[in-house]
Amino acid sequence: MQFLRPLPANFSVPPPSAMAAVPDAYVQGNIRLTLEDPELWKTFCEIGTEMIITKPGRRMFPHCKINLSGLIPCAKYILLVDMVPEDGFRYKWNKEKWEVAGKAEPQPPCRTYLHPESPAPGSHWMKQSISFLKLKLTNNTLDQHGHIILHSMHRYHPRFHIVQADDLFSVRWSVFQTFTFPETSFTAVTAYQNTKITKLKIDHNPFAKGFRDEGTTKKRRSNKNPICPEKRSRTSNISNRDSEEDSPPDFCRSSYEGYDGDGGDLPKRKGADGAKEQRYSPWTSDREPTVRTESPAGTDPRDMYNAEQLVPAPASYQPYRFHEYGKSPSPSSSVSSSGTGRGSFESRVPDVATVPDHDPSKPRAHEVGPSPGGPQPHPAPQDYSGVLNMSVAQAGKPGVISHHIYGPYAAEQPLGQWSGPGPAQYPPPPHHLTADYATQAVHHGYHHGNVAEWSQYPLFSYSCW
DNA sequence: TCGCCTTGCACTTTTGAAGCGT
DNA sequence: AACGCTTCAAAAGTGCAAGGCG
Repeated sequence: MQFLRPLPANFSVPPPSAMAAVPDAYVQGNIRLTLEDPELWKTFCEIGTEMIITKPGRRMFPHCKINLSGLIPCAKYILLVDMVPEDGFRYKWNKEKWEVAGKAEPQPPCRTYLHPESPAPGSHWMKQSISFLKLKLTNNTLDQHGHIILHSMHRYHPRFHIVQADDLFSVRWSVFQTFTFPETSFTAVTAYQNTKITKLKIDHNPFAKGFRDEGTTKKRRSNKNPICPEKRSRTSNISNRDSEEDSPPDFCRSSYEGYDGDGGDLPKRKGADGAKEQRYSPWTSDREPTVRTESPAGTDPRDMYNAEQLVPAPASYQPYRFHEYGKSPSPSSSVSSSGTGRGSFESRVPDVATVPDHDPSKPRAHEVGPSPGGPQPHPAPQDYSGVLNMSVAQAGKPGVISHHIYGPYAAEQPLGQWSGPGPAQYPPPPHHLTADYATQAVHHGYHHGNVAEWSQYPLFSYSCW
């Protein structure tokens, strides 16, 4: 994996060596995370990955499987995955392509999937690939099983968090790094829209073998319950869609047409990243035009470095969180001058299981936002009830800088947007993340409430095991 | 009417208990 | 009794199709 989400041009990802050089025992700048089966992911991505979400929960396919290296063998780590909205829009499948169908709905309760083997020594994580096979997605906002809740017809991408911590409770004080892979972005749906995706799923998912052409299922089905012409209308539509899709190799590109009216921003960006566009789906290519970078190691393009992850919420995001937290006791009422908002949400760390999504509209504003120049439309306030902001920043180290950018909730946001005025619904915080953010990070532990304080909140209450 | 969602179906793979032999 | 292998049934995971709902 090579991609670091929205990495501002003025920020460069320090090479592993540089990170490792940071004189801090907690720094783990050498961690490398690689996505397994990237080709399969890319195949899906190029078409426009769709993931079914159901009330009882549906697994992902392809499922997230990664390889880790660079961990301290004897140190324990916790692996987490959450889903981040790609943008602040809702989509619809229209005439063989995805189009913006309005603003995104308020985010459902954010949840994080904790890898069942967590915590485990670095040696354990590195000796074999790590699968998140059992991670399930649901559209049931009242889900009681800990599945990750998503909205249908919205786009998301998984984020992998690696936290060095001996146990779940120490996560809060740990450094954690976040990784994302552009090719893993997907559109959550309750039924497949793009038949190409359906075919791919059937061809690659063993559980769907029964639907493969060479199988007998179809015949059986047709014999058992022949579909009358009228009833086949839907099927026909699907088929038509498929046939139509086949023609444009630049499917992804065409799928952006929906944006033209809103903010023809995409085309511009595309122009700037033509090469990427060709390789990735519209979603991916447009979303991460410039951030996609080769692994510093330069050996495997799939490798992504991640940056020392400090997990601060984006400046614009903090106020919102702050507001949310204000409703409940906040252990960390004392806040540093530069970390008012941050301190507030850090107090919620105990909700580590529930991870707030980054502010959808901010990060990608320049990418697909209808109003590139001004505040991006925002979905209604979201339930960012939890955060993974338990990392400790490394003052003065390269990672600290990227830290702004890679914060779990700022991941998608270009630095430039951070300093801009926040969306109306998310007024700018008293203090935007600034150069002294590192200081905030350093104060991270300082602001944490004690365990007793935050333990009032369920730890990983929503995680899947 | 349309788009999206839910549900039941038939199918497959996975999982774990039971049975058997060594 | 312990261990390993095989078998089988239940559970879980798929996409399809029909119908419901707003």
